[in-house]
Amino acid sequence: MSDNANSVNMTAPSRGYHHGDLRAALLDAGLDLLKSGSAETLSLREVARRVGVSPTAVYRHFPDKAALLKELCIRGALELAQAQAQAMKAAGGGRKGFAATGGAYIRYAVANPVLFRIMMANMPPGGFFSSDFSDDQVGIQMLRDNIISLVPKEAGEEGVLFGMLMSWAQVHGLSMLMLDGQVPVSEETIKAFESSRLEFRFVPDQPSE
Amino acid sequence: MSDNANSVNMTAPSRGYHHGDLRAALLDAGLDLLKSGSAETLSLREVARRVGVSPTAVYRHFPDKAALLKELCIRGALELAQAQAQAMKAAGGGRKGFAATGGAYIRYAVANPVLFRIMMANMPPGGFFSSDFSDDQVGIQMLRDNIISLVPKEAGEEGVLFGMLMSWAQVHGLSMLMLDGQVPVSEETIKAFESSRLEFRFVPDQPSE
DNA sequence: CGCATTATGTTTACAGTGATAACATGTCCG
DNA sequence: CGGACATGTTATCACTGTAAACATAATGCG
Repeated sequence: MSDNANSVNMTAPSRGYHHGDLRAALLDAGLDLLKSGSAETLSLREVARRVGVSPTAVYRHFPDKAALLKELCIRGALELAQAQAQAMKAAGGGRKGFAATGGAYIRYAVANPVLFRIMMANMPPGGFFSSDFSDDQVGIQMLRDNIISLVPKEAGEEGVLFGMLMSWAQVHGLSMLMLDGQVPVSEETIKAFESSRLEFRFVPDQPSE
Repeated sequence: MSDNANSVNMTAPSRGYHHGDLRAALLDAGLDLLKSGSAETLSLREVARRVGVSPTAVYRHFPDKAALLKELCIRGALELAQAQAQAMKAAGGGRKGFAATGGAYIRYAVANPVLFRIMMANMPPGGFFSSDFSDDQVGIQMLRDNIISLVPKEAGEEGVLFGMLMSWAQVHGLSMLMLDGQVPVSEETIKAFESSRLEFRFVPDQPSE
């Protein structure tokens, strides 16, 4: 593009042809678009446009759209984990802290609907458990620690895993139902959730009632 | 889906135009495609191709793609409700029956991944609660009845609603996590869920621990 | 320093999509 | 019978992801 009227270069050393750090810029723009939530589907071309580069420039840095998306997922997951960690700290840890991480999860989801949905749908298999971003205190580890401290000791490792699964499913389900418009998004509901305690226990096979 | 395949409406209007009853055929093809799960995104053109009509013929029966999707959602929701009702009956009602409806929900989701995801994402606002398909015993009503019988009487209407929400969120979250590959799809896990009982209760605002 | 190699960005092109408009045809009803 | 209307088709457009060929900047080696 020779017409440089609308140079969107944010980085100072944006000498014409070579954009300082296109890869990072693309990721930023992508995340930004997903957060704006405007377009249900972010397109490579839109991202490129945003950065001020030709549509196919993206392919010098990402093999395809899925690859870009995958990285954005990880970014989102990190952000989410941060929000949870912060909520935990703000609530002073303990059981209340744990509930707060759940609330943070839901709030993050409804605050970033497009991102969150794409995030979950494009997370690499086993994503949250993967080591891609386990460098820091990340949601899953936090969840694990919390569950361990909440589940009766005799439940064993299996019980811990089941507890993690159920807790996660709980907040995730609530988040998705809100995102999908099946349940009204209401801070009140989130608060109610936070101050509710759920317990689950195996019940031996027995006649109902 | 059987009501229109072989037994043509005895009512006159199904006189052969060009395709007999394109609208129904399109819906069938659409549902079929979503169930095959092959293509992540079913396209109007593909549906049309499947039925053997020109791409734009669809627009004589649906204003746009979203409209087609919406109807497919409702079909899926009905199917899901049927599966749940059947599971309930098979389990002999009661608490076990209720758990079975949860299992049926999850199993339907993992058995129809594409359909289920699109179903939830495109369900009209408040979809499951809408009267669009409340003609029969549908999931939500069943859920409500079950919750009412399981929640302590003093919880009141609000407690019932909250219970419904939490139960739904639980199975929905588990389903989505499996669909998204965050949790391995395993019949064992589903069974474990079915034989677990979850309880939730409000805890008054109190110092943690 | 000069030049070849490589990294990066551009242009061009293609197949596929949802959608609109103009057209063609079949069906029905007065 | 003949027009009115419902249904299906043929262009056509704007948009998408992606590949191939090309152009330019940065880099390294003689």
